[in-house]
Amino acid sequence: MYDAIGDLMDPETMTIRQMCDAFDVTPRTLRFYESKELLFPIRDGQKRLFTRRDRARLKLILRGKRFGFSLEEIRQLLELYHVGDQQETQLKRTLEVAQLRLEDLEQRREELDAAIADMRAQMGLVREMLSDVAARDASS
Amino acid sequence: MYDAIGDLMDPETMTIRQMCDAFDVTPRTLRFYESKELLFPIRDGQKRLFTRRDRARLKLILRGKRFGFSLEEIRQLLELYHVGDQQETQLKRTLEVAQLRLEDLEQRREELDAAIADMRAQMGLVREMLSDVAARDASS
DNA sequence: CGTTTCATTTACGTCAACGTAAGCTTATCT
DNA sequence: AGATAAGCTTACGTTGACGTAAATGAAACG
Repeated sequence: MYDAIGDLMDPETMTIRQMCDAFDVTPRTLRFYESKELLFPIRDGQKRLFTRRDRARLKLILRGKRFGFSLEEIRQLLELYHVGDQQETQLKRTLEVAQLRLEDLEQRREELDAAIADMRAQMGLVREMLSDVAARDASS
Repeated sequence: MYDAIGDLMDPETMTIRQMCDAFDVTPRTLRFYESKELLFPIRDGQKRLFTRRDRARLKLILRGKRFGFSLEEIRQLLELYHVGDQQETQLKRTLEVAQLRLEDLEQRREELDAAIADMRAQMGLVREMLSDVAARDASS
């Protein structure tokens, strides 16, 4: 029996292949992330079933990778997103770590802005050279 | 003879050790970057002398690394900053590549903003939990 | 002049992040 | 039932980005 909503749209769980298609990664990568405790798929016999939580985490993992974080850094960062009913001291600690992470991200944004500005300036120079070349060609 | 300006402030060239101190990298790293054609120090006999150009490039290299670019990607990016007196078609090509790079950077900026927003939201949740815990403790 | 100091080359080692191949179950198709 | 597909485990291989050690040379110091 075919169930478009349950099977395709937003299934409770997804097989490893569905995950690979959805996130453009290989099975090896997902198993590797599980072995590193970044993902925690449940099991149906032998087979892995990835939950919404796994998908949310994978999204953050891939985002973190694009920013050049190591998997270990990402793992620690993911812990900040997994706050159960913890002790007050633990929650405060989490908040402190999150604050540091946030400052790190904001620092990166500044650098990124600088990089963008530099790139724009450089492109301006190249455009100047281009118009110079055009002027030279026109007068020859 | 000691010359503070020539030796320390902004010397024409710097030794490998001066570079290491200035940029917090190891000699191995600088030699490695040279072998990968990211830097082109001149030679005084055997010894490498790093020019202003090398320093500018190293700055860009380290920045690129913080954004998770591979050295090969960085090398290609650096080529955009080395525009000699080239042909018009070559300059246009450079500009096109730079444009793509720029769009990539701007895309990353958006993702980074999203990450920062997510982190802030998450911290808000943790703060809520903290105040809940405080309220519970106060009423017990 | 001997000895640290700084630098060089050559080469093997390492660690993260997967790739890839072999061999084995389990489910599905015909 | 036999074959095909999807998934699993185990384990060795690979690539990028350096680390680290050994042997050598030139320069500066006391």
